[in-house]
Amino acid sequence: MTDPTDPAESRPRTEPVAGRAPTIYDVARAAGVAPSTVSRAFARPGRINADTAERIRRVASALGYRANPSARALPTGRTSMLALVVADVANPFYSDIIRGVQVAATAAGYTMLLTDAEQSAAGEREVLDRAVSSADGVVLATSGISGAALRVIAGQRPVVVLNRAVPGVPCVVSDDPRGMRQAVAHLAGLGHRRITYLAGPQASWADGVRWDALVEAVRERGLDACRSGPYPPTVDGGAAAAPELAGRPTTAVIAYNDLMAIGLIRALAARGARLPEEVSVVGFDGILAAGLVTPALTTVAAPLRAMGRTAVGTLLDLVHGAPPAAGPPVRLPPELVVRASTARPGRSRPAWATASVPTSAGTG
Amino acid sequence: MTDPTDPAESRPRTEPVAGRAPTIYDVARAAGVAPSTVSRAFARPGRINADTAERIRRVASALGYRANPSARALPTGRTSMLALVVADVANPFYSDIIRGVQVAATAAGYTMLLTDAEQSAAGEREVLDRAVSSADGVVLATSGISGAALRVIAGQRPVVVLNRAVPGVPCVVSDDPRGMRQAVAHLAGLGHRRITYLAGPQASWADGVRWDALVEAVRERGLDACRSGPYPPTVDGGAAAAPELAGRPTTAVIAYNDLMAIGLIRALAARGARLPEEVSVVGFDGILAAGLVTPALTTVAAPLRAMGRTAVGTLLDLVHGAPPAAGPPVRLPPELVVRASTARPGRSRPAWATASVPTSAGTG
DNA sequence: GGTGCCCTGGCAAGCGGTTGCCAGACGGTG
DNA sequence: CACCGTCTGGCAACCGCTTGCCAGGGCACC
Repeated sequence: MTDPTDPAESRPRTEPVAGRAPTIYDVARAAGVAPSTVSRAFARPGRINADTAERIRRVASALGYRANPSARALPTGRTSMLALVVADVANPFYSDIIRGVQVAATAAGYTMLLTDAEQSAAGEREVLDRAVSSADGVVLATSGISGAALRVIAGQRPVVVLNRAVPGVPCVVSDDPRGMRQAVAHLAGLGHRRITYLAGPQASWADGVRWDALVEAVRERGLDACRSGPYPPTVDGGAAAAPELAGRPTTAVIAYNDLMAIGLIRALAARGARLPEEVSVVGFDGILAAGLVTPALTTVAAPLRAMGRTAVGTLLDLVHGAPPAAGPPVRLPPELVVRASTARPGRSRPAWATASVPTSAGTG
Repeated sequence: MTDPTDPAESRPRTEPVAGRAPTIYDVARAAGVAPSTVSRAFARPGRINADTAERIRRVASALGYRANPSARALPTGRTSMLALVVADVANPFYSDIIRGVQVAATAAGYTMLLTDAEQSAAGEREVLDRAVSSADGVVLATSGISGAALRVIAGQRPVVVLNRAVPGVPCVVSDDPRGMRQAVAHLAGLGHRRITYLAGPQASWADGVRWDALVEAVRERGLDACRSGPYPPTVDGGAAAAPELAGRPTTAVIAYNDLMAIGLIRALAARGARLPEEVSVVGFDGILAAGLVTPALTTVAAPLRAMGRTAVGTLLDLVHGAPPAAGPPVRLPPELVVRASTARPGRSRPAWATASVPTSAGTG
């Protein structure tokens, strides 16, 4: 095939694998010990004489031996795999969570299994089950999953829920009330008196938390809050809110998430609004794109990687037999990232609010 | 705990699991058949009498039986898992690839294992090995992986390489030359005569392909091409190119990827350039953020999901014993998405090119 | 010198499925 | 009625690794 003298092609294995992958039996035979000794040489460091272990290890690597994960999982019941279930793999919100989970899992010697929960309505249950049943534990980062499905999963494996508080299940969430207070403080400091919340899906746990937190934060400072929506938690959803917002006496909008905030910004700009002079917009989550749009979005950045990391840590404690510890959710502090989408409010009723777009009388 | 009369809480299982998860032995006993019959009832549809199979299935579901994946994998050697190895999970470029692979894998009854290849320089080999050895096949979507590592992996599992052409290994790539021709045609149509390529990492296979394709496409039309870089394939990398580009007589830039294009756009705008009147910018890849920046980025969108899907299809053929078919890579057509970042070139030397920024005489 | 403990390594019984082979039942043929 | 093929279901031998238990050797201590 290739030039046999090519140094890059020289076999790294002294003993070419004959047929199938070598097993502990092959190693045992080659090293002149029993298979159980080989097994222990890898699994129980101190259990075997150091010299013997070293010899075995050498022989094993010469043979190119790799433990068969399935065979190891069978007697022990541990697969060294963690399942991460997200609502939508392609949603940028999950990118950093995936990253955090991945890094933490790897560091702990686990492999990550990734599953989309809502991609296929039909086989979802089935898919989930398969992923879950081959993992030692599950990190659930999906708002849409039903309580029933969650209970089923929690019944078979250690589970940590990310980004939602579920009673009786360990949870890791961003401290949204805190983030909201920061956002409101920021807007108040700029001089805004009335803040509109651009609501996401009502089914979302975080949506309720954020709205409540806004109401509370606004009350503390004697400001006003009002709510618009719900809209889909997407760019288009945010854009769809522009006409309705135009009819409202508000100078500042806090959106359910960055995607909506971005959609809103773009739609307002398209209507001729000057941003951020006429409207300040704040997002939630801190996705990559938030820093790239114009004006760059001020956002309450959730500590996504830390959340992933923490979730894995908690999960591994559970896997290793820690008590379920059904306390309150672990709250990680978000960080308000101030960018260009927020500024002092303009004096007068902005032009865009009454622009030529034929807006129907605001619904909702 | 909860109200026992709550219908949602009624036990779905007639036989509560006693201790551990039920096995085929439990099902066999309950159904009055042999374990092998239970196994066949699930694995060999026609092999068992239809009535018997139905009864077994009923009993199994009543018991809440789920096959143990490890136990199944041990004798068959098939884990029903596919590994996807990417360079950086959080890079938006991979989002849609992950999505495509995930969907295709799920549809085929496989579970997806996700691994970051370059996150940890140290244990990388180890991590990779573990992921790979518990999957039936591997989709490699990482430009940085060494040829040696690739060969090692290819030696143990069916492998499909995504987004790079490697001789002797089945590959799925975007048809960059075609995309480049479209981009050049678009720019030429707008009246641009000289196109600058903003180069990404030299180690990247795609970078070479894109540059060569640009040279070729430009030659066909009698235009000029020049090259700037290399720069890191990131937003900052693209931004870093702005000063150098300012010194060049070019009205159009095609960047190695969208992130760089976005960085460039932002940096140029920050220097006071009016876009797209003064410079047209085209990206590659078609990531989400490309459509969100201002001006929205014209880009050669790779068919990322289709690539993921195709890679999985090819891989599964291999897994199911198809011949390696070491032909040329499968090329999937990208699509030029025309947005606002490209326009007719301005008449005169743009102001920003000689702006107040103290540019050193262009290097490279 | 005897006793008991520790260290080391081997034996063998699983873990939960899969599957080749066999045997009994049954029905159709000659 | 004997014979044979097909259909069903059971038996048992794996797949590769883990681990409880045991045994022999070496050593220390009494």
